[in-house]
Amino acid sequence: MPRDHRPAKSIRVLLAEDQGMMRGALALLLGMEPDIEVVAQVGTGDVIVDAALTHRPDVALLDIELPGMSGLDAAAELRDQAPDCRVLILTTFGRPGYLRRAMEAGAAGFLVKDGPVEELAVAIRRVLTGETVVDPALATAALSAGPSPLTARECDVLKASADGATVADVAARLHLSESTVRNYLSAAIGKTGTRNRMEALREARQQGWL
Amino acid sequence: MPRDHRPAKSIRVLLAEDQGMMRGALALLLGMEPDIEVVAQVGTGDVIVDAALTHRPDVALLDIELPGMSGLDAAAELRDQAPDCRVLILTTFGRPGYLRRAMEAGAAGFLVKDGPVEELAVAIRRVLTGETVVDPALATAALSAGPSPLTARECDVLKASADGATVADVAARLHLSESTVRNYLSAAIGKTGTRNRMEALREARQQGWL
DNA sequence: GTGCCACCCTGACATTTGTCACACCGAACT
DNA sequence: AGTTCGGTGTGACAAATGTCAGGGTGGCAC
Repeated sequence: MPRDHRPAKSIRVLLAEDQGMMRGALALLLGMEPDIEVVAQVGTGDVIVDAALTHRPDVALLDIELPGMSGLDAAAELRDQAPDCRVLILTTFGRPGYLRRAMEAGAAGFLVKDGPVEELAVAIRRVLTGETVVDPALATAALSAGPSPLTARECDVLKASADGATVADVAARLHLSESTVRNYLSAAIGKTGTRNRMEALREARQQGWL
Repeated sequence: MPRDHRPAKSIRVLLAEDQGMMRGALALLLGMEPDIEVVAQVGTGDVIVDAALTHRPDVALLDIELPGMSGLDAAAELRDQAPDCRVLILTTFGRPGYLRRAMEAGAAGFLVKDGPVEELAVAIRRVLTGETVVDPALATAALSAGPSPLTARECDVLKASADGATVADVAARLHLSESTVRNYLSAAIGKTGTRNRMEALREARQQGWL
């Protein structure tokens, strides 16, 4: 283990990302910054809080789509259990609903993976000063899009209908009548302005409403 | 532009990857290897061949899911137009059908993004010696799975049905009768052992048959 | 040639899906 | 109290989806 000299005050970072190569690459790059130290790497969402409690990072860099637990849910838990740890969300797509939910979960920043890598270290330093770092264009998009029009039940039914589950399957899993399931799907289709459950599902995902 | 001394014979690499942060991180890491030089970076599939012809890389590192043109199709074109350039496929999921099609397209290697980053430089050096680098477990899976049972037309209809396109839409786009479209979908459903178009789509994608 | 087989294409029918009108319940306001 | 309103749940009907039986064509073995 290389123990070369490092600055007295280095920023402790927790990295949560499921794709191994991405995780490794980011850890290496961040580790090269003189003032940043990656103290923990995890590949699933359900160990984020544990890792944060044991390694006490200053910043948690969280992907959203993770096995086990969503990065957004993990952010909300971190706010309660490790309030000193600032959360920086790093996600593949800048869905308006994702940004909205990230802010509601107490995130200090929101980055998309499309941007240049240099943004990353800059953003980490800025959230530590108390700044909130968000792409301005994305912020306005999230505001103008408004909150999700879908009710909780409609979300449940949509999520359960993913991957081709039939109405009977969904009804059984959620303990509802088939008519009810069809009705919720119809409502979701109407609210998304689409023509069938598949389009509704795509649109809801696109907006980050699930 | 830093022009520090570099070894006389450095490996010239073309990097095709749509996610900006991943692309930048990989380029930086590869650039640190003493014998590797990233001579071109692209974010869409349709410029891969052009970039290869102008920059003459020794190895092309291609993602599969790319806007514009699939990395697999680009690999096939590279075999014709730049036969000296060895192709190394780098993809998110190790779908058996992807591996099969990569080999049929003349790829020299197949890596999944889950693995450690260190694999990458090693793989690049190995494909240059003429070796074919593939994860053995994945190779046996691809062999045991057999080739795709779907006919060309069935693939077309499945792909056109993605994202909730209705039968009428597909029929119009492919200049077919609605009955025909339904029949192809039914065949695909039967061959995939699923119950509706959505499950068939998911399964076919999972296997890399599209 | 003849048969065989795979693929492409189509129409008629049963099943599933989407729409609509309506009943129930709790919260908020008058 | 009554009233309104949004979310929830349900059954009857129309429209889309999935299944089946079958016709047409071209390649290939015999």
